[in-house]
Amino acid sequence: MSNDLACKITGSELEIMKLLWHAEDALSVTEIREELQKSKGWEPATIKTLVGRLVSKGAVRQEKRNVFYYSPLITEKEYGEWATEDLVSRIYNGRVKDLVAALVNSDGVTPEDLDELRQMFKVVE
Amino acid sequence: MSNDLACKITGSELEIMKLLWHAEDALSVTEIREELQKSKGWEPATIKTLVGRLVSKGAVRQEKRNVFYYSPLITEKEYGEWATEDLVSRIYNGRVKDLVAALVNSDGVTPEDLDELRQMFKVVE
DNA sequence: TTTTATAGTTGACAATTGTAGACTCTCGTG
DNA sequence: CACGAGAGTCTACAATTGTCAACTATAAAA
Repeated sequence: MSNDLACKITGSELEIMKLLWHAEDALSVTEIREELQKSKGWEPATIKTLVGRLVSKGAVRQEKRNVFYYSPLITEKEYGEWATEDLVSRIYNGRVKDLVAALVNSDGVTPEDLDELRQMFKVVE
Repeated sequence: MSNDLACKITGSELEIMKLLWHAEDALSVTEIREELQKSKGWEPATIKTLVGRLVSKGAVRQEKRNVFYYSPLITEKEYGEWATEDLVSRIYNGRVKDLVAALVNSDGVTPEDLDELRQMFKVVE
């Protein structure tokens, strides 16, 4: 509803993006494959399809060196913000406060998490 | 990755759920239709399909009165928490703090939102 | 009671997503 | 230079999702 620059990235594609986001430099398919074949049990073909789709939708740049190398065109931060705003608008009707409230009450949130959050907001006097 | 009780609700289905969540009582298809036909431009058939799918997946109860009436089996709160935890785990690798940090930096968040958040956390001394 | 509206059900169809095989091209190695 | 591994491209196919039409059953109205 809000954004279109940060195109939609699907669950499987996100795994590729995470890899690229955390890489120092662009990665070749070989490097991506080595990582995800083990951790996800994906066939090389699957990985190639996903990388291709990400290139098509403009989320990843394909750069010819010898073999192609891939690097993200949208940053993790951008995507995170987009996904978060999307959640806020879809589920919480745009009320940021409601999201945080849900977070605070959530089972998945530890007391340590809460402490960190208090820290974050304490600074501001 | 985390939950299976709060089954997945798709974008279109969510519109139905929101209606049910905010209704005083169970709603008939007529009532749902009257609302969404205008606001979403959906054909009655579409609405009936979506309601049916929600019943199938156990998100909504079908209760026979004269015609069937529908009410949510999972609460807005439950679903919101599930969706939020899902976001935290998928995008922020489980780090709640990172989600809130993204929120604070996000363009979509107004200074008023931030004030509210500070309020929320100020209480706790 | 006959009619009419529409709820409930079934089936449909296109787009997206998850997953992967097959074929071709090319770089590095023997 | 010939060959093999694997990159890049194309095609595929089932499941899910967004939309909806058509058929059947039934309640309310005439």
